[in-house]
Amino acid sequence: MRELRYFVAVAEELHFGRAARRLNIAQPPLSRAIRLLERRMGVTLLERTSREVHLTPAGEVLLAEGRGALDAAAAAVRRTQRAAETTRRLVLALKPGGDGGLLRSILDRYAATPGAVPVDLAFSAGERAQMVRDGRADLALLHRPQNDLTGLDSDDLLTQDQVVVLPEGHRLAAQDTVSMADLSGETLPRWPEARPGVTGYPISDTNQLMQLIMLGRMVAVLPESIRDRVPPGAVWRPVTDAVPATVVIAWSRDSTSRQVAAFVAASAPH
Amino acid sequence: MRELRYFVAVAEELHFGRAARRLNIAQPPLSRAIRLLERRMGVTLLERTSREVHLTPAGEVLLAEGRGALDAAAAAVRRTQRAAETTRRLVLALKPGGDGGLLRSILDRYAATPGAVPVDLAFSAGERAQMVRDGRADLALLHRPQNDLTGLDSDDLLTQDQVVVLPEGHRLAAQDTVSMADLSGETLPRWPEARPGVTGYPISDTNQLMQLIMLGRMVAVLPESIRDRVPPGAVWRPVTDAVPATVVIAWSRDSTSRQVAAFVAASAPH
DNA sequence: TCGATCGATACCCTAAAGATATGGACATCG
DNA sequence: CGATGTCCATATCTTTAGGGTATCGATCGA
Repeated sequence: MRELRYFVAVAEELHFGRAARRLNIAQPPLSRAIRLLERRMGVTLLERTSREVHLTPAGEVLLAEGRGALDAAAAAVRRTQRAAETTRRLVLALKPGGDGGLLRSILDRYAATPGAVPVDLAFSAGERAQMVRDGRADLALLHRPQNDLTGLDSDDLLTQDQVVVLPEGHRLAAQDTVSMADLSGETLPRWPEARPGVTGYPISDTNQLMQLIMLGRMVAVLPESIRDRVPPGAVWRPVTDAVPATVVIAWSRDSTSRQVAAFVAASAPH
Repeated sequence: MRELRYFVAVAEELHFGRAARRLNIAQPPLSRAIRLLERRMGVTLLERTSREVHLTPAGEVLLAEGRGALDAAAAAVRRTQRAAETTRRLVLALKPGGDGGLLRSILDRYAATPGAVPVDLAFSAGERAQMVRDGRADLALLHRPQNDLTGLDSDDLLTQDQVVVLPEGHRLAAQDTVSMADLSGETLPRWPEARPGVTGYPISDTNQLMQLIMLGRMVAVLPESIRDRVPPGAVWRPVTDAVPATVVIAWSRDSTSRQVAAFVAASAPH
C-alpha cells in the first residue's frame, strides 16, 4: 500500500525527485522502494534512463489499478470514521453555480423524505468526482461528458445547452448565436477537474473566470444556467453546435447507504 | 493495508487467537496492531471482553469496505503481473458442470472473434466470484441468486429450473415431481461459495456430492443441466417451486480489457 | 474455588524504512 | 570540447515499526 502510493506518485510525475518531494521523503529511499516493488512483483514497471522515466505497459496497468486500490483504502477509512459519528450526515460535493438551478428543490425533496439526515454542501471547483471515489463526499453534482465518471454510478438530471460568455464589445457579441468554429483562436479556461489532455488557461472558480472574461483575456463555454451569474460587463450568446452538458448526480458504486439511495431518488427529474 | 488485513481477519474470526494463527503471527502483536489502527483512525472497531469480541457499527463498515480495498490491491498486483506476460490469456473461472451446457459454444464463438486470445479454464467449486474480484480470474460463470455478485458486472445467459437429485429408492423418488416443502428435514449441501447464513453439510465438489447422495446421506437441489451428470444409483426429479437459477457471465466492474468485452459479447445468448 | 481460556501488557530483538553523502550517465551551454 | 547541472543509483548509518516470548488479569465453567 505504501509502495503503491510511491509508485503512483512516480508514475504521475515521471520523475523520482519531484515524486519524492511530493511524498515528503528523500529520493534514494524512493528509488529503492520502487526497485523492491518491481522485484517483489517480478515485473518491470518503469523504464529509466539517466535523462527520463517512462511507464512500461505493465506500469500503465498498475497506475490505473493502483489508483483504484488507493481510493478504495482511503474510502474505507473515511467511511468508517463517518460511521462512528453520532450524527449521520450526507456530504454533497458541488461546484458553485454548477447545479443547473436544481439544488434547492433537490434538497427540499430529500429533506421531506422520512429519515432524512442533514446534508453538508462541499463546494469545490475541481476534485468533486475524486471526493466521491475516496470517501470525502457521499454524492456529487457533476457534468457529463466534462467530468470523468469512472468508478462512479450516476443518474442524469438535466441536459443543458451551452452558451459562450463574452466581454461586452467582443467581436462575437455582435452575433445572435455563435458556433464552435467561431471560437478557434480564443483562449478558453481549463478547470482543475478537466480530463488529462484538455488544454486552456487554468482557472479555479467562476468569479475569477468572469473577471478574466471582462478583462478580455478569455471567453468561456458554459451551461446555459450560468446566465444568472453573468455580471454586467459580460454578455452570453447561445453556442449552436456545442456538446450539451448533462448535470448528473453521482455516488460511489459500492455505496449501500439508504441515505444515499434516498438522496438519489429525491434528485430524480420531476 | 497490513493493518486492514489484520482487522479483516479478526473481524471475520471474532477471536484474536484464531485470527493470529490464520495470519501466521503471534497474538500479542495482532492485539497491538488493532489497537494502533483504532487509535490512528480515532474509532472503536471492536468491543472486547475477556470472553468475547464483537464488531461495532463502524467496525461493520470497515469490514465491508476493507475487504473491497484488499481485493482492489490484490487485483492491481495480479493484473499488472498478467499484463507483463508476453502471451495474453483470459482466465475463466467455472464450476465443473456449472456451465449449463453453454461452455462449448461460448468458447467456439469467442475463438472465432478477431484478436481472440487463449482461454484458461480455472475449475473451482467455490471462490469463483472472489477470484474475479481479486484478479485471479478475468471472468466467471456464476449462478444467480446462489452466488453473491457484489462488486461484479454480469450478463444473464440462461435460466434453469431446478431438480432434486435423490438416491434410488428414496421416498421422494416415487413421486414424479417434488416441492420444496417435501424436502424439509433432508440434509442439503452447503457449497463453499454460499452466502453467509446458508446452512447445510459442507461440500466441495460434485463427485463428492453424488457419492454422499448415493450413500443416502443427503439430497441436493441443482440446476436441471446436472441431469447428464447424475450417476447410476441416483435419480432426479423436477422441483416445482424452487427458485430458478440463472447462469450469468460475470467480470470485474472496472475491467477495461477489450478481450473481456469480446468474451462477454461471445457469451451472449443466441 | 480451581483451572482453562482469552485478550492485554511488558520487554526484547530483528529488519524494514528513512536520511545523508556520493557516484556515474547524459544533456546543455559557453 | 570540456565544464556544469540534472537525475537516478549505490553505499552506509540510524531510527523505528513489527514480530516474538513470557506473563498478567479477567471471566466463565466445572
